[in-house]
Amino acid sequence: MDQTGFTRKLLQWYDAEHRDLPWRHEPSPYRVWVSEIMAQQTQMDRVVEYYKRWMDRFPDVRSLAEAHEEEVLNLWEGLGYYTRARNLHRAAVLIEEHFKGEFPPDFADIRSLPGVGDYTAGAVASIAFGRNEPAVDANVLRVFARLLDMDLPVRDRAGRNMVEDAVRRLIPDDRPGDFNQAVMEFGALICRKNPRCEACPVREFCRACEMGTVPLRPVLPASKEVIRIDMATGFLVHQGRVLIQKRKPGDVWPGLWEFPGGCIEPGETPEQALRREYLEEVELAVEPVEKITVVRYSYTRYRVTMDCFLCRYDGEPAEPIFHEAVKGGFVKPAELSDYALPSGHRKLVDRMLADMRFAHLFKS
DNA sequence: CATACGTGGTA
DNA sequence: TTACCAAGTAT
Repeated sequence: MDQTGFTRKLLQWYDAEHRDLPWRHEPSPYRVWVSEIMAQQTQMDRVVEYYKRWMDRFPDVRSLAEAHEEEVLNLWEGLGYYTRARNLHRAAVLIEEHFKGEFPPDFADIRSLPGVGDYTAGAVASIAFGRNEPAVDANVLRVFARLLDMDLPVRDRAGRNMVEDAVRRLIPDDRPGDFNQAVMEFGALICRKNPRCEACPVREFCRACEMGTVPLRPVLPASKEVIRIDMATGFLVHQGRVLIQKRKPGDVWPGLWEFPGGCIEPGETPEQALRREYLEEVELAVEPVEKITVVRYSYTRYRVTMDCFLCRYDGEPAEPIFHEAVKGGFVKPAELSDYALPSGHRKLVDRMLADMRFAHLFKS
């Protein structure tokens, strides 16, 4: 491949066409780092609003290091992969302690931070510090699978190595960060899953285009099985407050809050499952009095259908005893925005807020 | 090397 | 409606 020709044309395209993203304005190491963590497995357009809110609240390493994890998770709510937020917080504390609050400029030190892998370390080192390091993400793999017409699975080790080698040969010493971003931007805007080859600025370098194999590239792994789950959850209201609990470390959504509930076992009705789950999780006898809504949501490889009920105590009110949570308690419905909820439970709250049947519950 | 980890957009 | 998957990392 004509190295200088390709690199020059790609950078030319990037200079003219790149998106105006907030972290590209004052690209301090902290800002680049946060944007890269937020961007992991997340589309850039979705990152922007979270990024702005984050920078308003945590403008630098120190403010993040001094924050409580609860607030960090609350700002992250809805972005998913919450370990990223926890690691960002941990890393900020670590930078304060071990690097005197100064973001480390060397690849190895960046790579050592929790939540930073090969991709992110390369991205931050090249974009924020001008280091000549590759940053190989899904865009780069897809782009080079087509440029090189790779017939091996590009996500496997051998495929990654081939792409990384190609990037190392092409990345220019004077603009490594822009080159890495250019390949990714190109992958996001032009060389997408459904590529816009008619608008491609580097078509002359594309072996797949030449061979007519673009639709076959990249070679992807077999898709994984999707698992369907039926669940029930209950909104237990007592004296104007609702019961929530905080999920345990090691569970899905560790540290996030939810309403008690769980999977509907074979042969159970949603109502039966809900009574059982309340007994098992918080030792409370409850009665579902009204179906609120059915929420559908998905996480990782699960597709969940969740029947949601308004509940009251079945008999005398009692104190919950939490078996499946680190803690919990009754809170005012209006204060639910202060807690980070998984998307399914947040959808439930949002629908209740919009439903006149339950308006009286949200008056404070 | 395989799997878990979230979510919403898109075709 | 379903399947795919996006600026990946940790275990």
